[in-house]
Amino acid sequence: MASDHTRTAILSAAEQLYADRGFADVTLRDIVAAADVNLAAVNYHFGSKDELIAELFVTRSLATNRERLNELKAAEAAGGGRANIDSILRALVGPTLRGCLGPDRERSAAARFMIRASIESVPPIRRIKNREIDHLRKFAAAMRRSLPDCSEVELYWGLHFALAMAHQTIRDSERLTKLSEGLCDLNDVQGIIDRVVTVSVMALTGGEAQSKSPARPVAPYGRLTRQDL
Amino acid sequence: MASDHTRTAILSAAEQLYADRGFADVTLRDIVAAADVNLAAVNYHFGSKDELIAELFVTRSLATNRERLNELKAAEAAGGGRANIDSILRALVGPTLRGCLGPDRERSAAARFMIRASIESVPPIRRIKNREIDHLRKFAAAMRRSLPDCSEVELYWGLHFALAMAHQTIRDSERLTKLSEGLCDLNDVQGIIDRVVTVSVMALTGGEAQSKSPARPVAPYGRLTRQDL
DNA sequence: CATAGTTTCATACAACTGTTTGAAATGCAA
DNA sequence: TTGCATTTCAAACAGTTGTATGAAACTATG
Repeated sequence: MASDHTRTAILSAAEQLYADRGFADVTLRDIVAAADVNLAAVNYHFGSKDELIAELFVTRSLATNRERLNELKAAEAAGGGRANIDSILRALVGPTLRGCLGPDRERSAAARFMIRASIESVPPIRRIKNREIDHLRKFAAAMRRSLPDCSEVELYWGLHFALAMAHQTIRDSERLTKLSEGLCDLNDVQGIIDRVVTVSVMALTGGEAQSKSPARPVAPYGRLTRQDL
Repeated sequence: MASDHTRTAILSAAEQLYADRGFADVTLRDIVAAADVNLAAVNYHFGSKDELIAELFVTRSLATNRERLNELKAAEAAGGGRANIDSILRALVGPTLRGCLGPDRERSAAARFMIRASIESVPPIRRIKNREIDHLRKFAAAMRRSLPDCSEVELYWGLHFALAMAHQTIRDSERLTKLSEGLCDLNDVQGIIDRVVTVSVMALTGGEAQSKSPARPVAPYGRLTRQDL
């Protein structure tokens, strides 16, 4: 095996290109040109283009999920087994947002690739993606423990909206910048995370609990959310 | 010109296919097969594949914007020139949500096509899409009139989050259904609109004003939103 | 009917796609 | 060094893509 220089060069070139231009208009020839390797190397090392994409996705997917779960566990440990809803949501959206936005965008290809993958539904990824449901279920369970009086339906909608705001902010950051003429600062990642989490918490608790700062947890339970809607 | 049966057959077949399968893996041959016309008809009637896509997008874009603006104007007229924030947001997200979700999903290809177009950034569409900014600015202006004490930044973030929740709900309705095991009812379009609007209003007003029903407007102004975040 | 203009059609084209091939180069153990 | 396995390479492959062509079919006007 020697050094898998070629392998890793292909992987990182592919990730970069897919992240920047999407799956549709990136060819194997683009990838090998960027990686400065021979065209046949892709099939030699990965078997096929689809397997290359799958490997890329699986690797990053596991890493993101691990990062999220680490934050979740840390939060639950700090809360004596029951994390507050604020920190749960922060663990959910933080890793991806930090990876994609902010001034240190150079190493963000990984996160941007994952966003692409979550949008453009290319066959090799579609087959793998069902596992994400199980991953999200862990967060749903943590949220349930954190907000025992919150109805199941509200819980899932809150989770859904949190991800929606986080992902769309990454995906369409350009539009928001243009629309607000630069007013909305997309380099302030922490501010964005705070914003997404705050709104999500309001969605979950019906606006009664407001978490203004990450340091100030909302009351972990007792918030009735049967707000009729 | 006779009857542009062929033209319209191509347009609607293309829209349907693009909406269902995305731009990446739909070929002209797929389209003409679905439309039951000759392959050369596309280039004869539209000039090129890109021009076909562009025409599709422009047509639908204008229609959606018109629908939104009609609702907005109706709301402003009803409010004596200043609509409440609730109905503004409803005009913004309602048309697309109603078009994409719900039980009458058969004629939803138009709206689903627009969602695709807003995600998969294919060249002919990218060139046109800048106009949408101007369209959204009208909603930003209406929101500003409705919430004069709301800071500009909060306003844009609120607008952004509203669109984020609406679009992601359409885009990833399948995941939400699976995750919630059917608990979240995606056929209840009105309920979804209420939900998105309510959360957006909370995001804009800091959770003080809660709009539970479309009939009950929130106070049009006087809500300070400098909530530090 | 005849004719001019429009529209359809089968077919071909050139460009590009992912993949394969077999030989050349390389690395490493004996 | 020799010998063997791994890795790289240029070239070619078969399939698909969007587009172009020129003849045929159609439509409507005179």
